[in-house]
Amino acid sequence: MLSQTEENYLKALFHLTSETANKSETGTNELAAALNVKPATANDMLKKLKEKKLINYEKYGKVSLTAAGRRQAIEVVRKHRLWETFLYEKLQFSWDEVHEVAEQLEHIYSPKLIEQLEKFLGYPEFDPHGDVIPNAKGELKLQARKTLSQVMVGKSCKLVAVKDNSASFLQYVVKVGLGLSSKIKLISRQEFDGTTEIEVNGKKSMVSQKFADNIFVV
Amino acid sequence: MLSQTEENYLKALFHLTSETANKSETGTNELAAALNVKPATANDMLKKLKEKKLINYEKYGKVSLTAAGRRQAIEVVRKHRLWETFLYEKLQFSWDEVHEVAEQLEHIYSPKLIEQLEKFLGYPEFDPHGDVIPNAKGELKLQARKTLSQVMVGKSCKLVAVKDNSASFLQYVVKVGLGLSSKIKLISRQEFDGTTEIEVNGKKSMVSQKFADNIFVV
DNA sequence: TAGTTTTGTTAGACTACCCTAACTTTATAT
DNA sequence: ATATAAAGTTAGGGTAGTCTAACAAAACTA
Ligand SMILES: [Mn+2]
Ligand SMILES: [Mn+2]
Ligand SMILES: [Mn+2]
Ligand SMILES: [Mn+2]
Repeated sequence: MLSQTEENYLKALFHLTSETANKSETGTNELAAALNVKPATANDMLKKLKEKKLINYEKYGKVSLTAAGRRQAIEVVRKHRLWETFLYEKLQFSWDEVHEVAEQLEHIYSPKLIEQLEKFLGYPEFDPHGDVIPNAKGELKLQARKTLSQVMVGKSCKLVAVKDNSASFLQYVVKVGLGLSSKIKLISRQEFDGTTEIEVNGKKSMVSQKFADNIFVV
Repeated sequence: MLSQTEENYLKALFHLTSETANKSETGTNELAAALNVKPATANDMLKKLKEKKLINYEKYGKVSLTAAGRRQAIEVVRKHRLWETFLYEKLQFSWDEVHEVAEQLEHIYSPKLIEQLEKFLGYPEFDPHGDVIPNAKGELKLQARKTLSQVMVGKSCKLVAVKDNSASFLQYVVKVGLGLSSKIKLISRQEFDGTTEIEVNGKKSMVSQKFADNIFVV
């Protein structure tokens, strides 16, 4: 069985090399940054994960998950998202509170627990942030979606998910009047820095490029 | 914040020095045995816990929890029993399956989670094994109860809790036809080894002294 | 193409938790 | 009261995961 730490590294690799990130491999420094450790530390773990055949990696080369590594990573993501859904749906947590606790709960080992939890929640498809919950087989349908920053001025779209899961970002999203399924109209965008004016429920707001990069819409 | 390991040591100390155990202090070897580690390992931790003022301990002396240590231990017990109740009541776990998973869940840190979980469960008083769930203040009402081995021949009693929480014991209990609230009649007891004949729902069974020591009744 | 910057690796050290083997202290039993 | 047994401690060592500092390779840039 994998340690919590190993699971966290695999999950980080999954997020850094997924469709969402638009690339299929990453590097030591990026991985280290994602996990808030130093590159030397990440390097040690890369050797270990390679030894366990969970990643593809050669000294000074790029890093990617093997099929086995991806399978393990997806299991962690599945547990994370099911727990977030539980906290949100059953325990009245707000969507900016669920992530932190799910970071702990995702490491609980018990196949029966996850199976029963999923059943208890009614086999949910999405977590509170709009992300797809992988099924028990590790299958994960990818969503056709783009970021708010990719939407053209004048067009309208619907918020389907958020990229960043931090409480500070999510609270900001709420403050702007947004939530899952919000309808957003693009009023204007500055060429210079990508600052965008949007309209939500008749209310206009200015949001940064960075903000728009973290909002997924269809 | 305490590590999982420290929490496990405090919880073990709590169980070894509680009313149920009929003593208020314990020793290095007993503690080590309870945690499946060697005495040398337990000794290291005793020094550490003393340093943190969570236990009363002097070299070669007996060990007991300080008020602060007891408070922490009870919090772990509270979480353990609430999670067991959740698994049993909401996720269709059987009473012999809950303990193992609760051993992991009891270490999740989130005051809001426990508060909401308790509310979600309807502020339960007892866990699936009949043990009292401490309240949020760390208060824990002690139960007037004795073991089946203390009941006199000819008397009847009601099963209110089990001492051992292992799957093997609990499955055995079920096999004998027992569960929480079962009415038990004491038919006979051998002087020699304490083997006892009991009657449950008209069905007679022979149980060992050890078995009877692990059944709490009123 | 030759710096220079970025990225990645290695060596050595630290903490937490665990072990074995040897030792010391305390308790028990003649 | 002494010998033996039981309980407890210490010394030294291992692994996992982290760090800093020094170094090596690759990528970029002028
Ligand atoms: Mn999350
Ligand atoms: Mn999420
Ligand atoms: Mn239990
Ligand atoms: Mn219990």
